[in-house]
Amino acid sequence: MAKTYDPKGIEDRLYQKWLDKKYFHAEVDHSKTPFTIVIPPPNITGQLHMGHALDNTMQDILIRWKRMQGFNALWQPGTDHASIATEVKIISKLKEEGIDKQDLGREKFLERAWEWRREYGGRIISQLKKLGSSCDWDRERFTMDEGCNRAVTEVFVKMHEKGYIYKGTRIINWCPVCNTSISDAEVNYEEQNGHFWHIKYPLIDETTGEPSKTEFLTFATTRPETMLGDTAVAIHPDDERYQNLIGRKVLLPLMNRVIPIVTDTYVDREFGTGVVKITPAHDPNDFEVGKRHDLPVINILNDDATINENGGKFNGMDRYEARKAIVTELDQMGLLVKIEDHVHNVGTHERCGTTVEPLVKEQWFVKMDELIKPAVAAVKNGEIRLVPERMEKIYYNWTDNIRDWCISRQLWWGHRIPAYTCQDCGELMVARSMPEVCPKCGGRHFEQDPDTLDTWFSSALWPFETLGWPDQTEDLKYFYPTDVLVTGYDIIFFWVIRMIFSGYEQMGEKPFHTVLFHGLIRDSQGRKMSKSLGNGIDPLELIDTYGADALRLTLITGNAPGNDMRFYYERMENSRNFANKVWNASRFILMNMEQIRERTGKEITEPAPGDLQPVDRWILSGLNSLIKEVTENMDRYELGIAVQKVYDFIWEQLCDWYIEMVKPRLYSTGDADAAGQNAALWTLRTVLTDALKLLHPYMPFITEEIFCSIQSEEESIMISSWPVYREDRVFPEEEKEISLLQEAVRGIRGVRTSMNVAPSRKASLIVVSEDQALLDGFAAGKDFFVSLAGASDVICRKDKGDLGDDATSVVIPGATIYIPFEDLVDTAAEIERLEKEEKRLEGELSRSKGMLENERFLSKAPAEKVEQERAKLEKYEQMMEQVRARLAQLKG
RNA sequence: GGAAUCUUAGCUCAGCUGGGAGAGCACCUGCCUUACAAGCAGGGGGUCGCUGGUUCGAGCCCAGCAGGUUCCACCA
Repeated sequence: MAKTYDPKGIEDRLYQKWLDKKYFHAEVDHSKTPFTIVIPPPNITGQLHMGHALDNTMQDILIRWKRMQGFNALWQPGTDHASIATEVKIISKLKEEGIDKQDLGREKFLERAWEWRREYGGRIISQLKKLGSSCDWDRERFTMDEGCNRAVTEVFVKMHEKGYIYKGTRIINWCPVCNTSISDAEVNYEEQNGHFWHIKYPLIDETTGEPSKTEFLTFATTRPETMLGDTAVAIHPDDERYQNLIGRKVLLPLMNRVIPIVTDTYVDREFGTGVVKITPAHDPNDFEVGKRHDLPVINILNDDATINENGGKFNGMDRYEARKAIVTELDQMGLLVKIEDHVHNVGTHERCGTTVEPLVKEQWFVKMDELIKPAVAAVKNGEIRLVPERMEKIYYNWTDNIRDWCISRQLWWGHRIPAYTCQDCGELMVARSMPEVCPKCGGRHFEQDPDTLDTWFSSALWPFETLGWPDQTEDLKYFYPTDVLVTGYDIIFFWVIRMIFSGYEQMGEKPFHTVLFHGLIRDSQGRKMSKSLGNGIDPLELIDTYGADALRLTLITGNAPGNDMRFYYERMENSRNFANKVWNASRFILMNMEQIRERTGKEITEPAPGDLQPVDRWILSGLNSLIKEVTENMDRYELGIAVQKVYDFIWEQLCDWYIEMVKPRLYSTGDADAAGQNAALWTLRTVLTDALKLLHPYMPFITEEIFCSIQSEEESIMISSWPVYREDRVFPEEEKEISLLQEAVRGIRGVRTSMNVAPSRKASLIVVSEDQALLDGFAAGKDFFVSLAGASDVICRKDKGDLGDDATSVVIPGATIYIPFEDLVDTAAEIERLEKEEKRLEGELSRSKGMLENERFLSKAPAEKVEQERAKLEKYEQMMEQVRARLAQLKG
């Protein structure tokens, strides 16, 4: 075994072994309980980033853990066609070749897209494998494979039949660069510095019908170009300032259109001048006002956000050019009152950052009000649990304000909408396939709707479409509903909610019982990792340098569910160091097993209970508690806490204490020690094996590698069983005894350091106590003091005898340990040190006494706590007595 | 405008149902002790943002305040 752990080579070899052995594969098995996770399907355009690494590490931890617990664990993998993301990439690739999307045509474009998918779609999958993900790759799916296509069509048709899907002309968000409508969830609001243009429209003189030269109505706008589409001006019905204007009209300058003044309570009297221009075609609120007042809707924009023929002479201008030109003209006409600086939120497309334009178009929508009800109820009644709980607020915030979901996209890469128009009579039909005959006119020519569906429409079906739906497969019956969904809180609206209502609507049942959220990985300065900042860290590079196990450990430790975390290379180093620590502890055990085997010619066997020494029982007891705690933490999805406990146990209890304490036993060569050595090695192997099992979900590779060397008869840690808590491994006496020895060792080491005793200088220890059992324990633990505390000898006795000023001393509960350092002892320093200890104990005593003398504490605190406190008090009193006795001796 | 969340050691963060403040890194001292210098031993360092309240007892619960982050809505 190498002195330093090197993950290179090992990881790929073991992953291949797992694949070969089909450990990741799950089949329906009614003798076992299923545990299922569906992967959030990564985009085929994607490269593994830190978010994926975290997300998939968490899923792998849960899956490996449940698999070890005996569940039939299925981690269902797959990828997402990522409609718009992929289309954008392909367009830009075509551009490099000098090809325009429209010129290429739909069919050829789709060929290119599938080509892209073949070429790059598998990339992220191979990257997930590098991470150690134990997905059932035999079941890999794609949101645009045959089955998913059928599922999408089926859902569309069924929901259309039920009236949940409808086609309507409504105001939607339009991205002029991607040339498609987008849903509300795809719009990000960015604060931008803009202007507030105060403009006035002339009132129409009631008598002459001509625009007044003296009466104007002033308002402010942030988007002056939209005035081209104004069809009214609105005031609040109760606004006293404008009562005289009710029923009058104004002239829309530049367009020379006479438009009415309407009254609507939507207008905020306090804001601006209390007057709002109404552009129903380009503002969601105005659209509503327009509907209430039956105003015309004038669309002034082309799809590329240039002004269209409804914009008069501004026809053809870009929206921002037009804005400039319009302001200039208004100014020349004397209608521009003033320009103010104004900070406002501008809607941008989350994919490309372009400012979106709200505009009126005919699109397909999903009616949400009914569908959302079971999804809300499920979280309310606990059928679906969100971890951490606070995510529920974010969830309800969305569900309470739900709006219909615009699902049609003017894109080519995606599921084409199964709607067909009869070319003869214009009848629109939604069907599972292209109709043969028009039921209305008998026509035989149809055209399919050119639009595709929002990419999230298919992802919403992911938990059941991947298991075979719409067919009632055995897989579906057995594995659905799935168990836990692991994802980032940033896609609650896009994905989580939509899967939940889709599950209830299509399956009549929840898609999963728990959603485990994680946060974002940020850079060391707390910024989001992004391409534009160039601060992204490539997980593959980290795997290459530090190993997948180290990356996984780093991502999980010290992180609570749903919290963002910062990434530091130092933490990677620490994780790698831990891997190395585990490696070396194992190396130690293996080497010693080998040596003993060579010397005795015997294998390690389970020792008779009497052969186990106190320290063996101590570590077994510690391991036992660890098993219990770690399992409980994992049951609560506290993965960071769980792995931290394993880490501490291995490093501190196992390595720093147990291995060190057991060395003298292993190194002694007398024949009489054989049973003890067997006990030590058996204990080491048992403890290490179980600790490795607890660690395996977090660090699968190194644990497998060591497990197979240490448990040569077993095939893989992956399919070994998760350790369980055992009543017969609880040893409170030994825990107490060993912790007292540890306290003594720590005390002696501390004294030696403060006195600058060279490590090479050994000294005998005289342990003085009236407690015979304690003395026996120390006598038995003599070797520990020899190897751990620089002792040359340990003398245990009840009487202090003539130990004088030429010794230093350490006080532990129940005993005083004298160390004769003759020449080194500085009585004054010794007194000072003891007085410090006295002071510390005084503090403890007063705190403890204060509590125990408080009658309300005694009557109200749980009996257990009172008892604990009494024990502490007793201990401190005992120590105080010893310290004072020693002080008196030194001073007197 | 509404909401969530955070404020704990120099830095980054844990701290589970309230019961003697923790980790990693950094820093100081001493050690190549035959598993590991990616290590071992010892050490310094915190009024747990501020102010009140509840409680026998508050880092933890409640209220208010200050500062940071995020989400949602959006006022034209």
